[in-house]
Amino acid sequence: MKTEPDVYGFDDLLAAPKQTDMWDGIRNYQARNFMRDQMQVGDKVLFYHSNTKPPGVVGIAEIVSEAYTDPTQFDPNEKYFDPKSSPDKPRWIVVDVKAIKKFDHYVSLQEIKDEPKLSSMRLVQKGNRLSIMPVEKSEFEFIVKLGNS
DNA sequence: GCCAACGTTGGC
DNA sequence: GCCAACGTTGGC
Repeated sequence: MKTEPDVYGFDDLLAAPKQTDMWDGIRNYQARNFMRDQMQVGDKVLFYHSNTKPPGVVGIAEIVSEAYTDPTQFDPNEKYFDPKSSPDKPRWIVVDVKAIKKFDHYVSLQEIKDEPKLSSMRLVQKGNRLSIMPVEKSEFEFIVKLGNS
């Protein structure tokens, strides 16, 4: 899961009550579908910082809720307000995410790109802009290993 | 349904 | 700040 640390970073999640927060603001259908269809409670997540120098994986989080309606889509004062969504037919969902561990070693995007074993990750493929995407178990474990080294 | 124009993401 | 690579919008 990608986030801009200036907006909401791993430290913000660590500082949240129970190190848990709502992952709101997803406004891309593909990303939403991954969240809705692929995520399960207990799944581990690579927490990625984008639009920062350097971008990279900062730690691990965990999915702690089923998908539910994103409340920010109905609030006109919200940045994520969607006038085309309605409470009886909501478009957007959230999951709750809990911070598990900040890596000892920040795994930069460059390190990921430099590692042949990680070359098939969606993250490093051309044109990818999704803020939520699936990760293979082997890729996940490899990055965790880098992060703990 | 097509597609041009426009908006967004995000690395560099 | 630039720009590639999308995704979305809306006229037709």
